[in-house]
Amino acid sequence: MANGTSGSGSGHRGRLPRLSQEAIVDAARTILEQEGVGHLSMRRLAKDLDSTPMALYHHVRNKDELLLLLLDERARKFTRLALPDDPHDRLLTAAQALHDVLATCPWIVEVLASDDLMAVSAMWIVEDIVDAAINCGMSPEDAMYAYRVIWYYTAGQLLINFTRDRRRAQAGDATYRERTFASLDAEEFPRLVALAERWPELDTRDTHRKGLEDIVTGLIAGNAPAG
Amino acid sequence: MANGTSGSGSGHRGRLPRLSQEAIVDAARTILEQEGVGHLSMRRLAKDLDSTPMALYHHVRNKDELLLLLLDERARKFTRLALPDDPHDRLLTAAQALHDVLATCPWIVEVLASDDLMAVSAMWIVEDIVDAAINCGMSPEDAMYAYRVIWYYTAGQLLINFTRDRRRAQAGDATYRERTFASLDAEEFPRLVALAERWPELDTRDTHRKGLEDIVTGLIAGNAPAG
DNA sequence: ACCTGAACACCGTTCAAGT
DNA sequence: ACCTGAACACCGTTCAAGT
Repeated sequence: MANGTSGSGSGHRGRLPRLSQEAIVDAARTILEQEGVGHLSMRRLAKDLDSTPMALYHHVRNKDELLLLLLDERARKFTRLALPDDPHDRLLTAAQALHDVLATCPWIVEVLASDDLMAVSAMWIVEDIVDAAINCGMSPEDAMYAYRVIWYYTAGQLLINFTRDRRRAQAGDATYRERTFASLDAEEFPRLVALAERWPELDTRDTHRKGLEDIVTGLIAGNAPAG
Repeated sequence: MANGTSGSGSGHRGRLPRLSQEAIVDAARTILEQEGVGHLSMRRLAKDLDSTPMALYHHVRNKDELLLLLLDERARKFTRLALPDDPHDRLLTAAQALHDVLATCPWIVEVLASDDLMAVSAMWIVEDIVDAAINCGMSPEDAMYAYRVIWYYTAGQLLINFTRDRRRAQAGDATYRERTFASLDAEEFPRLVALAERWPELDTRDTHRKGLEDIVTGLIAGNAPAG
């Protein structure tokens, strides 16, 4: 009764809301999955929803908030796993989860670039990593620092590999990297020229875990007193 | 005489070239240094040069090539340093050089995202890192992998810190990270809540070298047989 | 409250001309 | 060869109205 309806019986003053935050996020996810982040724009989204660009701004603050909502939705789908007891393995497994959640969304690069932490629903990953680091014998400050090292490595790996994939998908010609390698002088760059053919075949996604393993080993060696 | 001048004595057929690749790169660098990469556009560049957007395309292939030219110019200014003899220190110093060259240009983020290697004039950095890793006892393949781990860490650190700085410069209000931290539940996230105040004061730029040290230690432990 | 149309202030790039 | 003007196909966001 406090909400003063106007006698029409519909229960609200204005017109029936056609749009909702949920509908906008759904439409955005569809574009992301089918066409990539390059095709996601407020105007395109409005078109898909048979609406106007401005109508969207009644439901999301701006485009950044929309991307954050999408990341949040994704992170909510990952359930928090039980971590192993061994300190080293525990930190490694927690760090791997960070990568695994983000690796499912190539559009993450744009969000990575927009803030240095994650959506609220992914915060358990950060908590797990910091906790696992403390469990290794690190001080809280060193654990925070260990998280940052892991985060930078993961963000860099995602940035570079997703961007490469995107480039490859749209440009058929040789990448700049390939052109660069072809022009190298064997006298000046003996190591790189010797590795030139093998360079591309090393798939970085397979080696991500090995990198994490070595980083975790180094972090524990450098920051946890005993073992 | 082969160049068939047309009697006017000026030595070329068309009008005097007003623009040059060098002049374009110079103007771009000025915008980059004084206003940031967000203000660099082909149209803005044309305006600064009292020209038209299209005139630029006679001197650079596109905007990506322009950014690459800028990175190349920057890398050329760094002279290749003598590296220490100790294998661990050698790899660390070579890896530090990668960071130091890139850290001088905040606009690098856009270039990072556009390819997974560097401008030709920065290739000595990659050569040095791979060579230092082999010098630690790694196989060429493992050295290539070690370079990648170092590169991902460095790229991620630059991406996240430069982006944060940019955000802070333009938006006076609390960042998303600060808002996220403020909303955390102490029961669910004990580690993060305990670290909440100390989180921002840890300057990541100071800790980059320590991170490299630990990563190098881990890489050597995991990939070089003896010591 | 929710939505629209028009506008502001931009982008990178291409095409067809001009000298 | 070098440059221009106009156009194509877009952006995110704001303002002032409409129902």
